[in-house]
Amino acid sequence: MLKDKLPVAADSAEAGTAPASLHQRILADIEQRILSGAWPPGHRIPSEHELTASYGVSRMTVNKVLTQLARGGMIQRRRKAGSFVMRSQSRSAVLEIQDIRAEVVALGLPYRHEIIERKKRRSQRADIEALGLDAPGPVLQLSTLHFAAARPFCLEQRFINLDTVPGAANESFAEEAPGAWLVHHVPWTSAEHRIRAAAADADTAALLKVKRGTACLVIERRTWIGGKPVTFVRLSYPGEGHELVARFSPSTTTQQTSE
Amino acid sequence: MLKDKLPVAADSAEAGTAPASLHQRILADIEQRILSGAWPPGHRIPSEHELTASYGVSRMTVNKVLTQLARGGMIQRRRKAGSFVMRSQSRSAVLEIQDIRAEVVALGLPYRHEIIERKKRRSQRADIEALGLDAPGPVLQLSTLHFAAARPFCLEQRFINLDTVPGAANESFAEEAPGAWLVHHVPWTSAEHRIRAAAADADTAALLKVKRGTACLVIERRTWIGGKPVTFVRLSYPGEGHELVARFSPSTTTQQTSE
DNA sequence: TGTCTGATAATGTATAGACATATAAACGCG
DNA sequence: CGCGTTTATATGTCTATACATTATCAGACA
Repeated sequence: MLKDKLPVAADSAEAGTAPASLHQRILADIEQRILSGAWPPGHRIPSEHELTASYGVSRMTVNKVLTQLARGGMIQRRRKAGSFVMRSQSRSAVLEIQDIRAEVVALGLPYRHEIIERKKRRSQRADIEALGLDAPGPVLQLSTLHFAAARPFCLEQRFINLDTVPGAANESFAEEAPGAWLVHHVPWTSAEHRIRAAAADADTAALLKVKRGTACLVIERRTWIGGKPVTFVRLSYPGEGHELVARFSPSTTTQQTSE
Repeated sequence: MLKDKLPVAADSAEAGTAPASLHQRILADIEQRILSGAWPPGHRIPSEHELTASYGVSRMTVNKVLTQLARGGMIQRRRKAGSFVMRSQSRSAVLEIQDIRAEVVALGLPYRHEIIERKKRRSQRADIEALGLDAPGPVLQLSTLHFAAARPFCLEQRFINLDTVPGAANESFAEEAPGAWLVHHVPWTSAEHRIRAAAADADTAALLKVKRGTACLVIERRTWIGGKPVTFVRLSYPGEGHELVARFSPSTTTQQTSE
């Protein structure tokens, strides 16, 4: 039974934070109970009716809060049965996929890129597999080397599906690297990333100016727009110089902090 | 101006999909306009009033949709000014952090783990840095080797902050590996992951039964509960055998598909 | 004992109306 | 023409109400 009213953000840790709206305070309150373990996984949360009464607000307001918690994967709702704290905290992290230029600039280094190879041709078997195509078609094959100051920073090997992105055929990508160009011109709808460690093969090692066999962080990304493949790219970062950073905070709180 | 009513999911690609609620259909409709480029980045979305009129629904319904889109980072809302399509599509991906046992079992291999080292002591300078502690205190240092069938699958090197998790001191971790145990006993509130490639050093190589210098995927994770450090762990996966997979789909759509 | 069948309690969705608040734009004034 | 002031507008939040949907539970019945 909840008898207590909300602390009204009075002595709520940091003073001076925005008074926040009703549902935000209620959400924070419930979230706190769950995260503190007061309401352990599997625990049944009071019904909307009860919460309505104990917080002294309308059901719509309570509903909004519970809906958000459910969307964030913190609780599970079942009709008639009630709302329950999820057993496994959603153990997912948000990975920000940065623009390579932005990464380099963020390091305070001058950026430049160089197109090493550029071929337009019909897709072969290997491309079809990489792109996830079902039928052969024209593809643009690009190899780009990204530099941070004088040192190679990343090798980008890319296929672009020209059926989906015909505009790419006439681009030189001298001004804007292929990745950035695509982001600005093609709004992809879904993507898949594969991240692994690999030893540099002879070609890669030569381009990245490292010894053959050096450990590289390899990121492969496929993107689609409405089910149609857009591009496949393999980014190879040499040595231990590069790190991907992913953060996690409780569902709801995170997403509000956009930017 | 929007004059057209919604397609009511009639000839909406796959027939037979759930009729879906009003706001879901409206959300899909607006999302489609944005992703298709009909409403390019920076474009001003009709006001709630206008949408209310053109869709023939109440403002609350429209508001719900726009609020969701804003939370997903697809649009930005400014009072008086209106709602605008975000310039940079949120380029983040969701990374599922799996339990190691689950990973191995998913491969269809028998799983087993082995505690190699277990030390309880006061934190030294290195630990303090790793854990992000500000003051010295008792820590539990653990090295665990995870096996898939007979082969080493992953080396886990972990510090647990005993100030935050005193219960860990009396655990043998024979039944449950430290990672799984922590997930079940300590609900962490935030986490940070660092992912990189590294060459195996002598110790790591020996334990993982690979040659020294082999490329390994290294994942370092720090977790906190309410600002207090819980644990620091470094997971080293040998060779090219392991891949992290991350997926992205337009914010809103993804999260609804919660099983 | 097992199964079918309602009643019922919970969530899910939607509406209309109200007030609050920030702010862009229009206005007035020196 | 520049600058403060007002005003109108769009979003933000909340309420009270209504009806739909559904899964659980209890009781009837075989």
